[in-house]
Amino acid sequence: MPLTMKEKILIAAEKRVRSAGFSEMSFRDLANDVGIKSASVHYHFPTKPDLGEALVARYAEQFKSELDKIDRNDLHTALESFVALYSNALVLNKSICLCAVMGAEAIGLPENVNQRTKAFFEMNKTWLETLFTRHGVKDASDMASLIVAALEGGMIVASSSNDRSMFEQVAQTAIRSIAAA
Amino acid sequence: MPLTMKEKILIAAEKRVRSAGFSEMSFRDLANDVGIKSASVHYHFPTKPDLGEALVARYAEQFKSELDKIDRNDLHTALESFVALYSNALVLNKSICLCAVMGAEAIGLPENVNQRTKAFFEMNKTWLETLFTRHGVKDASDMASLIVAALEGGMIVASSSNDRSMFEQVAQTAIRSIAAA
DNA sequence: TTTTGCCTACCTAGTGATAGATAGACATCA
DNA sequence: TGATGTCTATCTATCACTAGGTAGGCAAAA
Repeated sequence: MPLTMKEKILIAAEKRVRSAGFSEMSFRDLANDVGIKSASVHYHFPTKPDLGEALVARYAEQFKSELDKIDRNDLHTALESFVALYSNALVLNKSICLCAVMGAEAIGLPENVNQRTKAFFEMNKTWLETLFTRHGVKDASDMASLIVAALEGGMIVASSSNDRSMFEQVAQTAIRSIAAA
Repeated sequence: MPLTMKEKILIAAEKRVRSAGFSEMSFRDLANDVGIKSASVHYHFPTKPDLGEALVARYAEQFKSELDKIDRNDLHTALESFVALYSNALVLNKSICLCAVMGAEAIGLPENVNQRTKAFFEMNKTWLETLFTRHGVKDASDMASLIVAALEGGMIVASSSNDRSMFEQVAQTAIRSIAAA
C-alpha cells in the first residue's frame, strides 16, 4: 500500500519543523511539498496545533519502536545504541531532534503539542531508568534525567555551532559518567 | 541617565524572544512595547538579523559580567552559583535562556546570530573548564561541555513539561557528577 | 546646517483559515 | 438496472491579518 496523503503531509512537516522550527512551517509549504493545495491540508489537519500534535505523537511512536529494538543485556552497548538514536537525529545543517525544537519553542506553542513533547521526554527517561535499575546504576532516575537533558542540550549546542563533534563529546562524556557511577 | 530607546528595544526584544522565540517576535510588537512605531525600530536596527545579533551579544555580555562576580575559590560553591545563574534564567511559563531558544532555532536563523550564540556557549564552557582545571577535576574540557549541554537541555525539558523541578534535578545531578569525578 | 530620531503612510509577500463547488467512488433503494 | 444520495478528497477564491521593510517628511538638537 502506498503512502496515504496524511502520511505524506506528516513526513513533509517533520522535515520542515526539524530544519526550521514549527512556527516557520506553513500549510502552503506543506501543500507544495506533497502536491496539493493548502486548503486540502486543512482537510486532513483542521488546525496547525492538530498537525503539531500528530507530528510529535508520530515521532515519539517511531522513536519508541527503535528503543524497543535495543538489546538491554549489556549496559554499555545499550547506552551506545541509545546515543546513536539521538546522533542519527542530528543531521548537521539539516535537522535536529523534533522534540528539541518543540521543547525550545514550547512557551509559544499550543498546550496539546507541549504535552506530547513532554511525553516524549518522559518515555526516554523511563527507558533509561529501567536500564540503569536493571544494571545497578545508582540514582537511576536522576541519571536518566541528566542523560536526556545532556543529549538534547548537546544537540542544540552542536547545531548552533554547526559542529557535530560537540554533540559527540557530550554524548561520550555522558556515557562515561554513567560507567563511573 | 535614563535608558536609551535602543536599550529599551533590546530589553523588550529579549523578553519576547525568551518567552516566544525569535521568529515569533515582531518589530510591531517591540514598537508597541516601547511606545514608538515599527518603522522607528528599523532606524535603530535596520534588519531583524541585526537586532538578533545585538540581542545575543548583549545577553552574553551581561552573563559574562555575572560569571566574573562568582568566587572561584571553592569548587562546589562556584558550581552552585553557576547553576543559579541558569536557574534564574528559567522563569516558568515565562522564559528560558535566550541562547537555548536561539540554539534550537539555529538552523533557520541568520549566520551572524548563530555565531553569537556559539560564542555564548564557548564562553560558558571556558569558564567551567578553567574552574575545573584549577580544582583538579579530571577531563575538564569534556565535563565543561557536559554541564553546559545538560543545563541547556534541562531548561528545555523543564519548559516543555512546565515543571521547574525537572531542571533542578538535572542541575543537582550534574553537580554531583562533578564531585564524583 | 547637518544629523538625529521619530513620524505617517505605504508596499509586497506572506500567514492560517473558511466557504462553496466539484469529480469520483460507493452504497442503497425503486 | 438505473436513479438517488452520501462520503472523500480535492479544488478555486477569498478572508482578515501580520510580517519585514522602505520612502519621505518633520522637528529638535548639535
